[in-house]
Amino acid sequence: MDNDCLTCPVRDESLFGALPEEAVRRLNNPAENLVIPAGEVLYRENAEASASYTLKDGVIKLTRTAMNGREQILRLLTRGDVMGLECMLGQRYNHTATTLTPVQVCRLPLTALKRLQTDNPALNHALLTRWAAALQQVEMLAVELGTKKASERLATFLLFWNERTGGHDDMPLPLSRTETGELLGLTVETVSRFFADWKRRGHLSEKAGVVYLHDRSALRELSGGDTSGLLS
Amino acid sequence: MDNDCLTCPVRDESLFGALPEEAVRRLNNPAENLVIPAGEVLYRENAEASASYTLKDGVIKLTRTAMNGREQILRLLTRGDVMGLECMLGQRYNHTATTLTPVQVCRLPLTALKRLQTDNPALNHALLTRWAAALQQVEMLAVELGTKKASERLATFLLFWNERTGGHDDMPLPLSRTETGELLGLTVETVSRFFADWKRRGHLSEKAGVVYLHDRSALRELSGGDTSGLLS
DNA sequence: CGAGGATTTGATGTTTGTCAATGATAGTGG
DNA sequence: CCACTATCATTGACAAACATCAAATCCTCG
Repeated sequence: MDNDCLTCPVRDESLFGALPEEAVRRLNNPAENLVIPAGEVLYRENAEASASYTLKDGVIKLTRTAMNGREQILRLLTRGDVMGLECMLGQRYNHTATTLTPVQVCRLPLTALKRLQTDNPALNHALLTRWAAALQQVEMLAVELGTKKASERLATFLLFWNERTGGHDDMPLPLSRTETGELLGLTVETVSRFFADWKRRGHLSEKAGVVYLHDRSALRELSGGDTSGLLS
Repeated sequence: MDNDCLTCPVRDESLFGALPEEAVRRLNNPAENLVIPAGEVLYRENAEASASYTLKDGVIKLTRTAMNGREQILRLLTRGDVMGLECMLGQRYNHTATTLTPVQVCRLPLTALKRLQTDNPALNHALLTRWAAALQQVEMLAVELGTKKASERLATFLLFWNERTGGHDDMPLPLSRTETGELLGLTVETVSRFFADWKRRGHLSEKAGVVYLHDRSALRELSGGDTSGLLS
């Protein structure tokens, strides 16, 4: 298994991007490379947190289960994202991490992470940045959930995900209708109805898990008027 | 103005709680003590972030405005909480901070904070902890917003706020109906209706901004189950 | 090809938002 | 101290949005 941190394709985007080459060399490749099929649980909410993970390829959802049994997707992770950092605080995992596609991840044990941190204070800033980014994302989700209606949330999400995946007209959407609902606080049926409606209107089409955006401006309208670029 | 960090009543709960006395002494009291009436804006979303603040007394709301103009309260801060830490990352303020009661806050300029951080690596862990706690809180909010209905959210919030303010039968609730709605993703009317209903049923009563919980178990039922872990 | 799961669609009910009016409360100035 | 005013809270009638329940259809994969 190739787990050479120096040649890692996501090194720049990863936590180690902040470290000098020499420091990375001294890591002695503590990370373990994992390849995992879609639909697997990487770790589970409330389980003992003994490692963090860096996503090298694929998509992962972080979810939490409410007391009424309903699930909420809190974040979607893509290449370069880090998860499970809460292990550093001696916490249990705060979410369940589930693969939505086949995935390649690096498992970095807590012990290695701690050693790295003490040896290399520069890492602290990178960690803060990660935490801040996660907070930022969840805050955006909360604003969506608290202030917008179904169609606006869905349209916003499609545009968001489109940007996130490179901004091409066609984008892979590895979420089922149910999961999209679990992210946006909606039922399967509601999600399905808007998809169907927008397909009929020609705003988008879909084939084998790939969504084609034909009319971004229509979606931008539906998303609740982010006219910022045009007006101000 | 008394701004002696050593004798600060919230020192243990503050960022400096982690620092040894000697280090606090060397701080040379860089913080500025402020007393502010209710309804004032401490800092505004997107403004240049030049300082963080520690709340010594009172209640503050952190809000963000959606593109459609609606406001979302993202966090409620009480004694010991820190806000504006995003200044450390060179970001603009991520929220608008508004006082809900008269408050006492300590303003810690970014320059002092940075110096403190380099001089005292122990602070880094405290910072991470703060960020993690904020993330935890917003995630709980997102789960509430995404998975529960109006009455459940409101009941959960009342129990949460009760614990947060000491768990006594009577608690000050410095939020208007509108603001409660802005926190829970509801309209004024919906909030008001449930309050009225629960008063009629004898679950609670209210007088001059103080809520008396008469039947916690009824609220716990209404909240849709568990309330543990709401405090972080 | 067939089975099982996911998606779509329709019919219906509940929840919540919207609009409008009224009642309560607190601060202000005479 | 008392009206006066502005703001907040309550209530009702109604409409819109969304959930729920129940089929039917589509897809995927063995």
